[in-house]
Amino acid sequence: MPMGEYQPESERINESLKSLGLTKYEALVYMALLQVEGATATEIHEISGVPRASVYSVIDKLIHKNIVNISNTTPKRFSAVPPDEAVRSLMGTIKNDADLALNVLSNLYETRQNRSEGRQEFIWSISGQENIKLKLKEALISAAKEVFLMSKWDFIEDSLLNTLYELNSSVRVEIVTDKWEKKIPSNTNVLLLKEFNKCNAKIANSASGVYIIDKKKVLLIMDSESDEADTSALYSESYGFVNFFLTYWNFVNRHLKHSHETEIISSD
Amino acid sequence: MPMGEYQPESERINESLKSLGLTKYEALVYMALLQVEGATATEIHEISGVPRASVYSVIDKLIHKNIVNISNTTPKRFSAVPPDEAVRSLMGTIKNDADLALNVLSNLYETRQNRSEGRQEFIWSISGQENIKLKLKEALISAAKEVFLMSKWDFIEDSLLNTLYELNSSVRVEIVTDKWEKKIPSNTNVLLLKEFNKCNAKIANSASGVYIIDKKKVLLIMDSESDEADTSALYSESYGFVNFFLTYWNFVNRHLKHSHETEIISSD
DNA sequence: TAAATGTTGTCACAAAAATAACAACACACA
DNA sequence: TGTGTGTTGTTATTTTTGTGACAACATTTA
Repeated sequence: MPMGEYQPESERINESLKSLGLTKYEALVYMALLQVEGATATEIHEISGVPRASVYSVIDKLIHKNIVNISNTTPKRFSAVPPDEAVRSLMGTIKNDADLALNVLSNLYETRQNRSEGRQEFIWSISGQENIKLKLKEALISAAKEVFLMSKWDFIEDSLLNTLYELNSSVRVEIVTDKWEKKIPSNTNVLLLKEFNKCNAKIANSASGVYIIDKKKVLLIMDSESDEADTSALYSESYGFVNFFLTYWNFVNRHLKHSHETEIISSD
Repeated sequence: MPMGEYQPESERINESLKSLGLTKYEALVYMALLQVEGATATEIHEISGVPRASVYSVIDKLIHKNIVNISNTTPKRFSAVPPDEAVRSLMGTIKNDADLALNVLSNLYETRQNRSEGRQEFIWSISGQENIKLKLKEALISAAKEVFLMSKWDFIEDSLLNTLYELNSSVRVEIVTDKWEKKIPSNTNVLLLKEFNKCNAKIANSASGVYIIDKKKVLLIMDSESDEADTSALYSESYGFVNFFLTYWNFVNRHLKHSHETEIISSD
């Protein structure tokens, strides 16, 4: 096959099936069988490009995975179970493994050595939107006294608001953002800074922001310059790190409160 | 490593994590990190047995999979995302791939070449409990006139009864089984054969049975002698196959109806 | 019928890719 | 200076992919 043979589609589907536990050949054979019902080994070979001699062993594996059936004729003929059933079946065994793994892993996790003393001196890089949101939620819920946060409204509304409503009402919350369109949670001050957008206007759906919990924990979320999906965050309880952001917060706050561009609203 | 090193547990968990997309090393390192929070590369190496030099590249992969975070200290320290989140995250990406795959596969399946003419001459081996039950249900639902079935009550109650209740009432159903404890579906005759158990008493929870649909399709379910889980079935629309079982059915039926051991009940 | 031809299922093993393991080295830090 | 870290590159080992040979049959042809 000369030329570029540009088959991003084919590549993608192969990748997908790989993560369902199929090898390249298994994927190709299964796809061939979907196209031609009751194909022989030779036909499968012709359609899929998998070497004829390899078809048999590959089929064996697929039969064990319960996504291919076999006839008793000569030549043997093979048929694929419908894709929805196949995917469901494969996902099922994966789910099983996941549950099994989760059991064992949870045990390990519970009996782990706690070095939380030292932990607080480190600055942790967290990657992955989901991870970051989870860490953020965890940190917010742990708040005892006060939370300072600075972030765009879109992100607050999307990922934060529910958590904020659920905070213990004894926790004072100070928020700096660009707009506010919902009910303001109890014990909360909101500083509306309309030019917020100008500061990081580049990215439409920015998740970036700073979160300071009880003057002890800081989570700093940063957009990646290139890839929107690849957000990263820093989390720390270290004195220096927290202190820097506290100072930063105070500075910004003082300026904003005296600016004409700023509007202050609160839950009272 | 001499000696047996008998670690079935460790093997199992490794297999499980493998189907979640982790390699052996990735699994080992992640498990080590669960045990010791904020471990260094060397500590990970000591706990997991993974060569120290490999730890770094393995960690990189785990970070990309969003199940490990990293500190900015020297030496670098690493921490694991809690197992429930990690498994959820891994399952999530797999689910994504599954959906993507299902899309493409469904397309292939819909545009497949239909060779249903020839298909009916084959006898298909179907493996996997789920597959078999699905095929059975499909066949039953397709019934237009009559269904003959012979199977143990446990299996009927467990996997068949709902389908039977939902059959079109114009379909006549004849059942041979060992007992009947629920309402009898409409247009149905049940032949109770109390010594049914003696015939295949070996297996407690037997799924084996014969199903004849419209005198055209036969599904024969067989228990595997050794492994209960590894049931297999034959399905065919071929004349010879169907005929054999029709004859068999008639023979058995005639005998049973005149036997003192048999009790006949019906929905009328 | 017998020889020639073609197809199927199986096996053994070669080639390539992915993982795993090791060795070497530059660098930091005490 | 010496110990331990982080990085790189090279070498096994394992898994997957690919090839060729072959016996068992079936089909054609003479």
